[in-house]
Amino acid sequence: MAGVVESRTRRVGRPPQDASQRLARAHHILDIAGDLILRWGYDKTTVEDIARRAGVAKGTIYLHWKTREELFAALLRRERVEMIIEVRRRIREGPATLRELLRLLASETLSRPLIRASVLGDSEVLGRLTRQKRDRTAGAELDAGFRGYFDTLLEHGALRSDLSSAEHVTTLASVLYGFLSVSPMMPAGYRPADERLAELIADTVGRALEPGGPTPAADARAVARATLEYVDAVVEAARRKLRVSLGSEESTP
Amino acid sequence: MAGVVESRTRRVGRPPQDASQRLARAHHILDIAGDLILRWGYDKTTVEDIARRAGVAKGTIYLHWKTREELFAALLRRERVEMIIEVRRRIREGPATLRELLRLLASETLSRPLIRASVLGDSEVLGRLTRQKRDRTAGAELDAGFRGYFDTLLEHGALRSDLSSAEHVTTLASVLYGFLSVSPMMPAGYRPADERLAELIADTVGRALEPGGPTPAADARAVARATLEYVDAVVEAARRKLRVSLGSEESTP
DNA sequence: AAATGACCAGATAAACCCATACGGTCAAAT
DNA sequence: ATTTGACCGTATGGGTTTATCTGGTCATTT
Repeated sequence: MAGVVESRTRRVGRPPQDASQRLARAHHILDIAGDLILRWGYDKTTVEDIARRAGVAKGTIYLHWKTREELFAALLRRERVEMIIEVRRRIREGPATLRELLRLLASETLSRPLIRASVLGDSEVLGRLTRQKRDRTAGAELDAGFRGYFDTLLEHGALRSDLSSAEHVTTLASVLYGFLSVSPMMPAGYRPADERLAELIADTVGRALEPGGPTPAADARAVARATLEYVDAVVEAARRKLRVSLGSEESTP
Repeated sequence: MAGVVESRTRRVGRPPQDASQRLARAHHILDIAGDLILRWGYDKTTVEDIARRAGVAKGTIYLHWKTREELFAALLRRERVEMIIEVRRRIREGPATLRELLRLLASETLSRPLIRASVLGDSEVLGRLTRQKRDRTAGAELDAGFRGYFDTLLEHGALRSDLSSAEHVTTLASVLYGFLSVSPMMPAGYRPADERLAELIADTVGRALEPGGPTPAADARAVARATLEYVDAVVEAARRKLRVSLGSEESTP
């Protein structure tokens, strides 16, 4: 019966209450949860499954998160942090433009099933989570500094001035969402590879939102700085949310 | 109980078997069906409801269509015909370009709830119809001449030659689908009006697919002619399908 | 010949029950 | 102090029965 425990936490009773051990265990649990949700979907993944496979008791999971939902929230947040950190890493390898930022965001989204499912509201994976929240998630999420970033782009001529701010946002969201949604529905022969798809997305948004003329070098530098700063801010915000999600007890009142 | 009959078909028994009367009745039934499906959705709209409101007996409906599903197919096809005819009418008022064709398609789609629901696979309206077909619908539908039309555009420099045909199609479909899907999810303040949305769609696709330079007048004329011909062909194809859907008995074997 | 509406069988929904599974708790173990 | 897993109440899904509905037919009416 009692399954073979994997690596850590073999001893029962009172192992170290070491903070870093604790964090490692949380991550281990999330690893397992991520595996299971991708294999079986949210609805069919039970807390006990996760506990058993992670080699901990069910109660232990509740030492980390108050509810099952919070566990999955933490999982998604961790995934988001990893993604945006990877975006930050890669954007330093090339020009820090809106186009490039979008290409990387698309590329990283495409390679992360959980993020993709979350963006698309894939009920196959997210089960009943689909019919909840979902409204502010995409909207309010990026608003931390997003507005300011776009304003900066506008000031430096990196965005068409004949479109309203709402139109910029609508276009960006629509193109991204559209490509992500449509490409899996295309007949196999018509479906571009993921990396190519990311290029198409970035190119389409770039052509739609950028003004025609050449960009003065000074503006280009300012845009690059703003882009890097914005990515940093997003990383930081995502990390803050994740940190709360990983420390069982809620923030100090 | 027995509702007041509306206009036609008051007498019972054996009214004229006039072909045009017959067609008018079919259209009247479809009018009613369209009303009901929009109000209650496909699942909850029954044949008897339609019959009662249309002022005919249920059996009469089966004199026109073999099954309930065929009735709704006819409804959608009629809607599609009306739409594309309206597009054809409007495109004669301005330049017959890909951009303009797209703007009109988007505009007419946005103003037709049934078409919109069909394109988006809205299960609120289409009910269990959503979980069927749906694959070839969008794809194979336009293929009558669509490939040829795009080839012509390419020949006359109206499409970027550095994108593959699959990429042209993917981009077009993604942008259209994306805007149609995303705009209803946007917070009210961010949602552009329908006409503006159609412009954004056309503009985004145009910028994504058209090459930069100016178009020689000869090419522009060729493109206009091809566009009008393509629209005519689509109208004709849609009409042919509708005609079959409206004449109760199936095509001669 | 054309239209009708009562009629039928099968689909669908409602009501119900039951066994199990599940999220979450907590006294006990260490 | 920390972890455990038996335990609890409820949610959930399966199974069954019953009742209603609904797509489709066809003998009858005009």
